[in-house]
Amino acid sequence: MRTSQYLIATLKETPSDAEVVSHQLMLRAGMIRKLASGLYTWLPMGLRVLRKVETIIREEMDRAGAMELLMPAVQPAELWQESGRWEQYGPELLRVKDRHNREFCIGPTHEEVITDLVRNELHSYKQLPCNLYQIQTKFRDEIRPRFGLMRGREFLMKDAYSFHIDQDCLEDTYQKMYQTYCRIFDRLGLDYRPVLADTGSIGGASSHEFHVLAESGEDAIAFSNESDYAANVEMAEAIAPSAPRPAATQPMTEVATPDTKSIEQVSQFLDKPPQQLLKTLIVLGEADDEAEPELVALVLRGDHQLNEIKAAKLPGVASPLELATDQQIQKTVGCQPGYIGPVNLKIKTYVDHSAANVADFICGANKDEIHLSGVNWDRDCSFDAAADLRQVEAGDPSPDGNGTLDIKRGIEVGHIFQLGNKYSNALNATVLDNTGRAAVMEMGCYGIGVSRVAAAEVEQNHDENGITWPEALAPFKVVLIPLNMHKSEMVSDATEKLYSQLQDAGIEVLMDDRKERPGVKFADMELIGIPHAVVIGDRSLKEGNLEYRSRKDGSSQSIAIDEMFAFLQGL
RNA sequence: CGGGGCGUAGCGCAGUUUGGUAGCGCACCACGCUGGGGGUGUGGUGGUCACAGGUUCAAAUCCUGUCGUCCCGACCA
Repeated sequence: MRTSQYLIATLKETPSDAEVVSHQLMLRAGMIRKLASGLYTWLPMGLRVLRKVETIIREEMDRAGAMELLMPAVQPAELWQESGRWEQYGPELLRVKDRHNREFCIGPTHEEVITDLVRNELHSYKQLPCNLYQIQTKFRDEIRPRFGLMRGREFLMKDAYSFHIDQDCLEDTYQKMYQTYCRIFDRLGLDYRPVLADTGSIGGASSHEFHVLAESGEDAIAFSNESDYAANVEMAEAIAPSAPRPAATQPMTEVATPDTKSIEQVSQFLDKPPQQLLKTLIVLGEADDEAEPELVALVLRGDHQLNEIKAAKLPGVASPLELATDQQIQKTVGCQPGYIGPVNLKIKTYVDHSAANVADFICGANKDEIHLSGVNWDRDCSFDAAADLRQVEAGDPSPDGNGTLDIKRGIEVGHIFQLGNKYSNALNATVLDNTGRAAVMEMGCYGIGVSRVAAAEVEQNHDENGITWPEALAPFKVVLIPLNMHKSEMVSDATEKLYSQLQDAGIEVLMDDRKERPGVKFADMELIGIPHAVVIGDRSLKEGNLEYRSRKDGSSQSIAIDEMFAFLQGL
């Protein structure tokens, strides 16, 4: 490709609405352009990268025995009504009507479509397991698209669905997909971790997320420093303290605490560490149809944070978790939030393991402007159950018993689930088993955010001059940078010769034949991130050399004209 | 949806407080010089100042409403 005939859409300045590096650099390198919030055009230079990500994924999925197919992006409402998600999914599902006033949605995922296909096409357990995938554009009307490609509304996704006669078979494929994902992310050159994940709204038994480690990640991941344990903090279990609770040493007394509601304020006002305080949060219980929902109290140590996912799973607690309003609290507890405590609290009370282990604690008195100090469990108050309610923190013991936890940020680029029979049941997807009876198939599903991978890749591979693509993803492998080409015949001859040699050898080469000054060419090609550059100028040519430059480490070396082609081929 | 910011040329911004008929840098076009790190000179092109309504002799500027967009929290590959 010659740059004079290619769209080099580089930007000198960073557009003001781009926050994260990947967004800024992909915009500046002329790889993407925004059309509307969460919608991006892939320019030619960017598309080359996206296609390479696709190719790696496709090769590994095929190698694992999965079969590629392509399903429609637009899906009929009936299927979603059949699975029950037409109601469940909410505003994230973009719904449209056709000219006959029939309802459709733009697919955010394809469980319904694939299950419908498979129930019609597969009839016998002998046809299982069956693993089908596609690489396709999805649409999710995100509440808040952000960070460029990282959370777009329209995005490219590889989604695979596997079908099985039983759980054992599902587990085999799940393991295989786990390994396939590791191969894919290895080949993509990413620093990633598979982590235990919450199965979320999709439902099902087991689940792993694949996270690319990056400061800009939207998720927090907990790692053991000694074993390979890793889990999304939403999931990571906080181990109950093993030491017995210390004995009570203080009498319970009321303390006036005017206008001190937060843990921080109380801690300062009474000069006690937050670990000595307990905070009580009031949330809604499971609603019985029309009836006013009961309230439930959650008690945590002052220095701990509530984990909403864990709390929502407790019996009797509304899911998703919802905090009670000030009015509800006033009515049931009799005070403002900030002065609530477990003493004489008449509602169901869950206490975090750590909070249950504190003696002589301070908590709200359920009266405005008053706290209690020297409070002790059993003697002064009680709770219904101790549970794991809190977010794990760096330094906590690892749930697998090995080492302590460290917390880092990650970008979720892949997710594998054991779905079980949620969809196959709803859509009645059965095959005959070896006894001739209809059996509902077990399902697995496996996603990779293809466009998000491209962005994550930039997050991990950049420097002050631009993107530093790994070889496997770079839009071109080599760029030729002739200097003063339009005046020096020597330069243009050498450039054209090397260019056609490389092209004939099938090496992806870009030749920067623009009539630009050297600085402009160097800057643009570094921004775009082509791994290998050959600088061709009179100066080195006269000595019989060309200059090779590596994008990654910035090093350069002189190589004899005749040897350059072989050198590049050998890279 | 709640909280905050921003909409002026392709990009980055000034001008808005105190109304007077739109400007700077980069980019772009033409020509010249220059030619190994975003060079330079001369001359140009490009704006419904987000939109609608109002106040006024006069509105980018004041008032009202609407829309878009970005950031912080509830969704997920």
